[in-house]
Amino acid sequence: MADEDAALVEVLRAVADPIRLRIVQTLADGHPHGKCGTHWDFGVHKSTMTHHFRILREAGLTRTTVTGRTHTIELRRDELDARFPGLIQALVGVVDL
Amino acid sequence: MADEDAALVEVLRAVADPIRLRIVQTLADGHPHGKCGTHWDFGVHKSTMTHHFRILREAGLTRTTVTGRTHTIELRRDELDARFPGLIQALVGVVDL
DNA sequence: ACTACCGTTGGATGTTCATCAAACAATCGT
DNA sequence: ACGATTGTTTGATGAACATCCAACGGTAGT
Repeated sequence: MADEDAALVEVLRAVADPIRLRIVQTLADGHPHGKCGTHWDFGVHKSTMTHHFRILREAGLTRTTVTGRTHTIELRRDELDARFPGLIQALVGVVDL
Repeated sequence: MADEDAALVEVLRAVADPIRLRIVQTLADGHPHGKCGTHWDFGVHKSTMTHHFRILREAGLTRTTVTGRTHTIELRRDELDARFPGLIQALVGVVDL
């Protein structure tokens, strides 16, 4: 359980940033999204976005697939829900329809 | 909703630390706890604990009441559950009975 | 009143982090 | 093959952070 906590801390640290939180919230729709600059317009430099994507990937939050010159990012929803039940849901906010 | 997100980021940053996460998890039992050094034995200095308690309080996670020379800390469970439904529950871990 | 206890404050330090800038790498269209 | 597009890498920089230490301020006990 201490292991789980360490992993949880890493996930929380990854998500404890305005930009990265928004990325996760957007990715929570279940669909894969591109890393294209037009798509994620936060007024920060390209390399900064690369940095954020790296943090998210290394924390186990996302999976990146490369096709040609476009990289596609995707939330590992299943693994996350299994490991940290309710976390993503709580991060996305109340979507209750 | 952007305001909510900023507050959420602050809460997440507060909780994205091994020591502070453990504090919140312990406090999640609903009972108030003292700040006494014997109670929270993480091998760090007194003032470091003061620092962590301050972060938690300023993020709106805890409430501190002073009685005499002992300070008592308590999780603001109601406010947190109202504002960020499911978050604390997700942080504490799977309690599923 | 003096001492022990509980906790905070302020300063100092080393580390981590978010950001930018410039250079590089790979791929697509023509 | 050439230029444009998409991302990454590396280095630099300033801010934030976790930690310790010493000193301080109340409070309780005797």
